[in-house]
Amino acid sequence: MSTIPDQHRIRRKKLEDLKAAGADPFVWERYPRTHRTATIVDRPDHHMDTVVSVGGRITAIRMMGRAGFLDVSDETGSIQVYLRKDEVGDEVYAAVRTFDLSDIIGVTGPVIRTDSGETSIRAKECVLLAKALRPLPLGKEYEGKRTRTLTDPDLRQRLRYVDFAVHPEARDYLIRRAAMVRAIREFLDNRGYTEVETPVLQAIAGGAAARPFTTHHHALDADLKLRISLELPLKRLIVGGFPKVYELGRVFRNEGADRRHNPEFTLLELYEAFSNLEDIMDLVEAMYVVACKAVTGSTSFWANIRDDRIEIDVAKRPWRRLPMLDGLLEYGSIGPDDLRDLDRARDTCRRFDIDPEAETSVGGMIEKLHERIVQPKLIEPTFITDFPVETSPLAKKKPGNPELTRRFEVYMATQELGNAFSEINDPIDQRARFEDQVSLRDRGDAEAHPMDEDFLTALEYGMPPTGGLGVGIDRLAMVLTGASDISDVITFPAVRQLGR
RNA sequence: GGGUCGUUAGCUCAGUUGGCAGAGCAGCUGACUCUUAAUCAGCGGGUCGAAGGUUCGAGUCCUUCACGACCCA
Repeated sequence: MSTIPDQHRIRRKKLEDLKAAGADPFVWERYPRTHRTATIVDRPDHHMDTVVSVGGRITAIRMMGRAGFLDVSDETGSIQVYLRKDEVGDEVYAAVRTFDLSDIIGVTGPVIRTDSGETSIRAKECVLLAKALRPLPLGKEYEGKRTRTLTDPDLRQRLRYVDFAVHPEARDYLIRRAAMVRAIREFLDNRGYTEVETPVLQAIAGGAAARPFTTHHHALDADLKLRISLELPLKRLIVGGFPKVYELGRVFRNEGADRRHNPEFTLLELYEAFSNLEDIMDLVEAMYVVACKAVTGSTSFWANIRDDRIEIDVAKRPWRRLPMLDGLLEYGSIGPDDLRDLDRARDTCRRFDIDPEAETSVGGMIEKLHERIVQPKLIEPTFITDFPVETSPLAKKKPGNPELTRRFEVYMATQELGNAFSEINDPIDQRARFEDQVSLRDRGDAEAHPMDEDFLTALEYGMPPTGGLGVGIDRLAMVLTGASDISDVITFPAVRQLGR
């Protein structure tokens, strides 16, 4: 045990002294703010001599014998406060001298310009609204930029509130994400879509290739899974007569976290009856323009591609449409002969440094080859079409070629940003696809789709031809904001628990 | 899963060949009525990620583990 009080203990002592002196900061319930700091600083002449009230954190202290300066930061920026002992009185001045960096204060007084020209508030009142017992790693402001703040990426995720508190730009990612989600909702609502909510806890987690989390329902004594997609409940609603539905919800996939993945993430899925794949393409092109405008204010965004920054305009329509096998030919010189059977496909995989043993079908290998060879080239918005049937158990087969499906994925800035099908509405075909998946599952593929009898029953009642789309909202927000890490656009990204 | 690197004060980081644990900022005390990376004088602050080993002696070398970053699968 340290015999010397650390910063935390000193601040706690200051708080105790304040409470003992009858000046407990935590009794404050409100401090009406008349202005935000940026409003004043951006138009100083307009506010000169106006009495204003602001509130925020102390981010710098420059106190002298009988006068001093504080920088107060709110959600818009910061402003300097000028404080004179002869104006606020001995008591207040002495109290302010005990204020620490990160304390939350309220200041009221006229706007002035100091001798050195800085717009400031000449404090008539300066009160402590909340004591910070721990100092924020504010670093130092130098030439308008903060230096030496919290930079450890692990700590930034574990102490996300500190990250937000000291990095306004970290807050900005979430603000722009919220604007994007709002724009997408508005876009779909205006098109006559109904937003719905479907169960998170499910007996069978389907609609995607992923391992689910399992949990237990005590009252029913039943093991349940957390959903991995929104697909099957939404298509049941199409059967039920909803013409256009969407859900924006959290899904859970039991896998690791890295720069592009978080085990729980927000998925948008939408389904439109009497529509096909091409209709969904049109919708995607229009929706992403709206999403981009919400994030960047224009129809283009800056993408970080390896070491380059490339401006991508999503309004240049129509986007490129490239069948998956054409892509392999164009970017990898892989022709039909290279994929004729399992053995040839395995050889081709090895040629591109892909382990073929991880895949059980030619179609699976085709997708892996696509991810390795073609995906890194897809910078401008592109629809990759004609996915292999083996990896697309919910998509209609392509007329005239039962090896391929009526499916596309959207790519831009080398990221996959959407997945769509003309949905299977033939219950016989759907049962056969599920059976193929179950046999893969029996051979050890933990991500293969499970049988869902209730869903098949629903299809047997008749589902209109339907186009459907799924979009990873976090990934889309990441690409449009130019974030380099998906955790930048996730409020509280998953972190490993410390200790045992 | 594999490889490389990292973990030292509240924060950002040094630490030589194995030989007294360091700096800047932050903090504490004092001075200072227009400062702004305030300044000046003084002071305190360490389970060097954890455990084990080698050694007269380990922040430094070895082993294992934890957590993370980057690259690869």
